Parts: sequence; C-alpha cells; structure tokens
Amino acid sequence: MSRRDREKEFKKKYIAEAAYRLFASSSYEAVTVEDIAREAEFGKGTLYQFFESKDDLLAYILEEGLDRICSEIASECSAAVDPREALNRLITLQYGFHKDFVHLFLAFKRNTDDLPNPDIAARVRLMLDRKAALSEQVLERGIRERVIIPADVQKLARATDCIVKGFVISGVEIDGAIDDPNKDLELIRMVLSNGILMNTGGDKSGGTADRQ
Amino acid sequence: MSRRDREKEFKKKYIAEAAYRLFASSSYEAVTVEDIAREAEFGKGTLYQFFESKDDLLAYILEEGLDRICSEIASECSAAVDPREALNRLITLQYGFHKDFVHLFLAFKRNTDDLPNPDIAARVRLMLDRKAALSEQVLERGIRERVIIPADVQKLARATDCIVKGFVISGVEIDGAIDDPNKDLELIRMVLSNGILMNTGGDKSGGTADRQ
Amino acid sequence: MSRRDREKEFKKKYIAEAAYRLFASSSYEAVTVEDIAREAEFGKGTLYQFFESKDDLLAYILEEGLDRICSEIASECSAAVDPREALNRLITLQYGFHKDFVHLFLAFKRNTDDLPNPDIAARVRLMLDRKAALSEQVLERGIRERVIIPADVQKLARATDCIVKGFVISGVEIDGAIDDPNKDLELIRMVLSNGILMNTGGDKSGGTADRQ
Amino acid sequence: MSRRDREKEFKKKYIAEAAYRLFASSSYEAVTVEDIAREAEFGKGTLYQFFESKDDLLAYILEEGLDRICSEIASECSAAVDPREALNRLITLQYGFHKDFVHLFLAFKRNTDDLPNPDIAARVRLMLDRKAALSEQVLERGIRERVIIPADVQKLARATDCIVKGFVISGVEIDGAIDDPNKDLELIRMVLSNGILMNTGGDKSGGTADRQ
DNA sequence: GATGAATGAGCCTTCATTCAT
DNA sequence: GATGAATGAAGGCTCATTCAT
Repeated sequence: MSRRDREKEFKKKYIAEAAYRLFASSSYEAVTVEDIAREAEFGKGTLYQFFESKDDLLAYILEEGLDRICSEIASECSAAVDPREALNRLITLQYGFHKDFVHLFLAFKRNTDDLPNPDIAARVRLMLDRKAALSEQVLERGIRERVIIPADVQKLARATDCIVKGFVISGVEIDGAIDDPNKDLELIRMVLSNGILMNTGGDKSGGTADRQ
Repeated sequence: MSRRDREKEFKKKYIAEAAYRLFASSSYEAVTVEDIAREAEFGKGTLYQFFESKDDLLAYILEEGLDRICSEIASECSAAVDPREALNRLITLQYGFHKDFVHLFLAFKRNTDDLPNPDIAARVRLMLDRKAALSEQVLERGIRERVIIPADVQKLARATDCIVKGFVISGVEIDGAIDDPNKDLELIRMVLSNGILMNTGGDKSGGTADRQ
Repeated sequence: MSRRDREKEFKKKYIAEAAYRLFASSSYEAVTVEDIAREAEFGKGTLYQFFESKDDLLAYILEEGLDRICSEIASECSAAVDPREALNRLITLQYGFHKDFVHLFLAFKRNTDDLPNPDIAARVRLMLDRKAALSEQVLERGIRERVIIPADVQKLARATDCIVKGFVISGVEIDGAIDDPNKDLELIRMVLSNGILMNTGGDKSGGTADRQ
Repeated sequence: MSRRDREKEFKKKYIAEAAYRLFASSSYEAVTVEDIAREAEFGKGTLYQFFESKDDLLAYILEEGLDRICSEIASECSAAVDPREALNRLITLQYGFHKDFVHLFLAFKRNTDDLPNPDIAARVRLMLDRKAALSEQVLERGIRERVIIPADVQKLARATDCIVKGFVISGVEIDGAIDDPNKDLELIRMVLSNGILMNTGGDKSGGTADRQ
C-alpha cells in the first residue's frame, strides 16, 4: 500500500470518526454533511472524494464499528478462561456496541430500504454475519463445556443479541430515562443466567425450543 | 358527542390509519404529508384541520396504538386463568405492538428530541407509563401465584418489554430477514420461562438481581 | 329598501366593523378570513355572500371610512365660525382618519396594484376625490376670508393631506415610538400656521409656489 | 479583507440590488424568493448563503439604503455654503430616499412586528437614529445661522422628515397618480420656507411650539 | 487533491375561496 | 341563508451533491 493510499485511508477514517462523534449526539438526518465536514476540518466537497454519498459514509462507519467489535469479541472472549466469563464479556461488548450503533443501523435501514445502491448494504450485511458467527463461537464453547443449554447456537446467538439490543433501544426510545448501563447489564445477566445457562439441579427442559 | 364531532373523529382516525399504513412500509421521513393525503383520499390542506403538524399526526397514531394495546393487555391478560398464560399473552401482545410501532416511536424521538412542542410528547409518555403499569400488574399476579420469581416488578416489566422489543428491532434492522413471529415468540418464551418463571426444583437464586 | 336588504346591509356593516377591529391591531395580511368570520360571529363562507373577496371587504371598509370622514368634514368644518378653526378641525379629522386607515390603504394598493378587479379600486378612488373636494372647500373658504395664502387650492389641499399623513405614517413606521397625537397635531399646526396661513405683517411671498 | 470576502460582499450587494429592483415594482410579499433568485441570476438556495431569510435580506437592503442616504446627507448638506441650500438638499435627498424605501420599511414593520429575530430590527433602528442625528445637524446649523426658527431641533427634524414622507406616501397610495417629484419638492419647500425658515420681517411667533 | 459556492428538488405549512349540505 | 369541510396553489427554506477553480 503506497503512502498515498495510506494517507487516504487515514483521512477516510478521520472523517468517519468525526461523523460518528456527531451522530452520537444527534440523529443521522439531523447531522448535515456540512456539519461533518466542519468537524473533520475538511471542505464539504472533499468528503465526496472519500465517500460516494452520505449513506456510503454511514455504511463505512458501520463496517468499521462491526470490524472493531468483531476483533474485540474474538480477542476478549477467547481470552476468558471461564465460558461464563466469555459470555459475560460478549454481552458487555455487545451492549456497548449496540448503544453506539443502533441508531445508525436503523438510519441505514431507513435510507437503504427502498432506495438505490445495490451493494453498499451487502457489505454491511456481510460483517453482521461475521459478528454473528463470532457470537456463536462463544456460545458453542459454553455448550461444549456444559455451561449453556444445548440448544441451537444460532438461536441462542440471536436471542442474546436481541435481548441486549432491546435494552439498549429501550434506554433510548422516548426519554432514555437515564438508564444505567450497569443495571441493564446486571438485569440482562440475570435473565440470561437463568435462561440459557445450564441449571445444575433443576428442570431446564421447560422450553419448547429445539435443543440439539 | 355531536354527529359533527363523531364524523370528525372518524375522519381523524381514517387519516391516521392511512398514514399508519404508509409508515408501515416506509420510514416516517420518507412518507410525505402529500402521500398521506393521497392515501387518505383527502386534499393536503385538509389534514391540517385534524392535525396541527406531521408530528402531531405521529403522536396521535402513537397514542391510539398505545390505547389499543393497553385495552388488550387489560382484557386478554386478566382473562387468562393461568398466570403463565397471562404472561404469554402479554408477550404476544407486546410483540405485535412493538412490531407495528417501534419505527414510529423512534421517529417520534428523533423529531421531538431537541425541538418544539412541549406537551405533545408528554401525552405519549403518559400512555407509555400506563402500559408499563399494566404489564407490571400481570407480572405481579405471576409473583403472587408463585409462578414468577419474586423480583422487583418494575425491573421484570422492563426486562420483558426490552427483550420483546429487541427481537422486534432485530427482525427489522437490516434486512428484515425472514423473522418468523412465531419462532421469535417461542424463543422469547424459552428465555423467559427459564429466566423469570419460578423454577420448581432447581436453583433459581443465581442472579444478583435484588429480589424482594 | 326591503327588510331583507336592510338586514343584509346591517350584517355587511357588522362584518366590516369586525374586520376593521382586527386590522387595527394586525396587518391586513396577518388577519385571515377565518379570523374575521370568528370576530363577526359568522361562518367563513357567509362572508362571501356579502363580499366577493377579502379585497372587496377591504374596499368596503375603506369606502365606509371615507364616507364617514367626508360627513364629518362636511359637518364639523362648516360649523366652525372661524376659518382657522375650520382648518384646525380638518386637520384633526384627517389625522384620526389616516391613523386608522393608512395601513389599509396601503394594503389595498398592494393587492390591487398588479392584480385583477377593474372597478373595485375605482369606487375607492371616487370617494378619495370626494374627500379631496371637501378639503378644498375648507381651504377655499380660508382663502376667501384672507386667512390662508391665495395659492392653488388643490395644491394646498394636497399639502395639508400629505403633511398629516406623513406624521401618521411616521408614528407607525418602525416602532411607533409612542407618538402622542396631540404633540403631532400641535407640530402640524405650527408648520401650517406659518406655512399656509396668511402672515399678517411679514413677507409671505418667499415661496415659489404658483399663487393665483 | 480577503478576495473571498470581497467577492462575497459583492454578490451580496448584487442580490440585494436585484431584490430592490423587484421590490420597486411590486410589494414585498408579492416578490418571491425565487423571483429574486432569478433576477439575481442565482439559484434559490444560493441566496440563503448570503441571507438568513427573506426578512434578513430586507433588513440588509434597508441598512444599505440608510447608509447611503446618511453619507449623502453628510457630504452634500455640509458642502452647501448657504444653510437654506443645505436644507434644500436635505429635503431632496430625503424625498428620494423615502420614495425608494417607504414600502420596504412598512413591509419590514409588518414582518418584524410581532415576530421573531430580536436584533435584525435593532440594527435598522440604529441606522434610523443616525439619519435623524444628521438631519438635526443640518437644522441646527440653520438655527445657528438665523435662517431657521429657533425651535427644538428634534421636533423640526421630525417635522421635516414626516412632511417629506407624507408627500411620498401620498404619491404612492392608491394610484401613484402623476406625482411629479419636482412639483412635490416645490410644494414642500413652499410649506417649509414659510414654516420653519426665519421670516425676516413678519410675525413668526404664531405657533405654540416650544421654541428655545 | 481540496474547496465551498451553487444548485434545485422537495419538504411542510398556510389560507383565500368554493360548494355540498 | 348559513356553514365549515375541503382544497391546492404557492411560499419560504434545507441540504445532499456537483463542479469550476
């Protein structure tokens, strides 16, 4: 990769970060391209040399975020000695991730839905699959080590993801009601621990979910 | 209520339904007031005799939806003989509700956030509180009848709500995928049944959540 | 005139008065037809049975105002024993009149200028001529009785009118600056007394105006 | 001032002039932003890079006009050897100014009256005060040199201003008639010459105005 | 490569006027 | 005669995107 390309990549990331910062406190539509340019200390037109469109920039941010969270899951979860701890970390990571990105994913959906670009969305979807695969690995290990109920991993992964996302969305929906991440995480853990973690003594076969 | 008022109310609902139909397939911002007018077979200006603004229309739709779901929860859940069944119905109702309205709630948030009208939002929030209270009743009954773990009802209610919402959001987020409501509900039930339902034999005291 | 016609005329005036009241505190364009209807305690559509258009209503108000001021000039000024007093009264009447109507005249101009109706304006113009004629009579008497300089009455009338109007407009222009009508009138009188009133002793032939 | 700023300033003025041209033949409200853009040979959106709103553009035009007339009064009136001539020039200048701007001032009032922007109006008012101060200087000189009656300058200034404005407004009110500026000016001069100019021989103390 | 001036489609909203009841 | 629901043209303004410099 030439110096040129490197520089370009660097700037691209720089702009994406600036945009991300802005999106954190306002909605996607409330942030104008000009705002982003200003925050990134670039001219408005310059942005279009790095991104085809505002939506493309959004997709890039999403990809970057997904890439980062994937790395984190890969490293932090596999580093845990206890599969329970691995799950714990997975949840914490996901919570943070969704907190930062749900808005943007929804905005992305909003704009990609009916409209143009055939493949921008595909790239994002690909990364999402990767993240799902990683989550499944964590769960699989839990199952192998008899800590998690032996149900369909994909379902378990989906469930975990959805639950976390649900708490995040809720803390955002109408007034946010100063939701405390730690309390949320504790609640999630409680639900999950008695929900998908193997219950040493008791009857855990209540669910109708297709266990393997 | 005079015939006039009745008619007015009827039309108001009619317009709201037309708008709702449109919002179901596109995002709030993608649907123009003109689209709504056309769908409702009214002139654009006519809408403004029923709603102060596009946002007001949105608030109305939200209120109506909340009102309906509250009634449904009240009637269907209390009609259940088994508290487990009551919870089941609660979840099913909430799932349907969130499926229909998350988008709109988020759009509402987006538009009300920093901006104007002081009290339109208040009305919606009030209804949300009512819904929460009703959910808590269902859970309280479950606790009384020793079917649900004796934890803080508010937390349990929040958890249930969040989980359901999470599944809904997820089925919507990027590609809507093939989310089958029934599979989702089953999964939710599984998670919850082993999560907040009292576990007859086994150790259910694993969670750190403050039980009463 | 039948009872019907009488009633119609009465209502017409009633509406016009309501409108006038509203125009007094807001600009012509800021007052909607609906506002007027409400103030007049009639339905919006009803107004259109009395007036062809909002502009027509305006014209009517103007005519009525002109009619009243003409009567007043005719009665009050001719009743004055002293021609100086007659002029005084003329000025006072005009001041009040312009205060009440300049806005409306200007609004009328704005709307009639480039636009339609061929004859609505004509009616108003006619009344304006009548008022001018009456003013000229007052001045003519002054000239005859050697109290006013023997200049062209039309010019004198125009001058008087303009001067009064100027003070009124000024008191309205940007902030009105709580202009006191009495102070204005005194100032006007001062200007006029030394300007168009015969100056008993001194040299009054300074002006280049074509005296008769 | 950089070239950029200069160009920007130039274009701003260019647009303002285009708008002014349009306002001269139609009312403020009859001219749309799009009309102005077309006249200025710019896109509609471009205007908003120079002016916050249509009202802001109006304020700018007013300020520019006031600035110009202030300069002209300052230079032309003080250049006159004779105080009578100075007054003459003042009147002529004011006449032209009001002819060009009364409409706009009134439109400005209409729009600023009850509504928003706290300080746009303030700027205009400031300039108006400056113009008033300059007029007073001219009159003061006349008083010092015993050519103008020794009355309160502020009143005299107001009177002069009002009178001129009255003639202008009148020539505009309903049909614009055939108002010949020269005839108007001559009439104004006649009125004033015998009104506020010192009358060498005769009795000039008729007025009740508070002379100093 | 970087810029920001220029663009114009498109949005929400207002309001004089019409017309079926 | 009286009404007010319905209308839709028109207005001001925003903002993603382009392009000449």
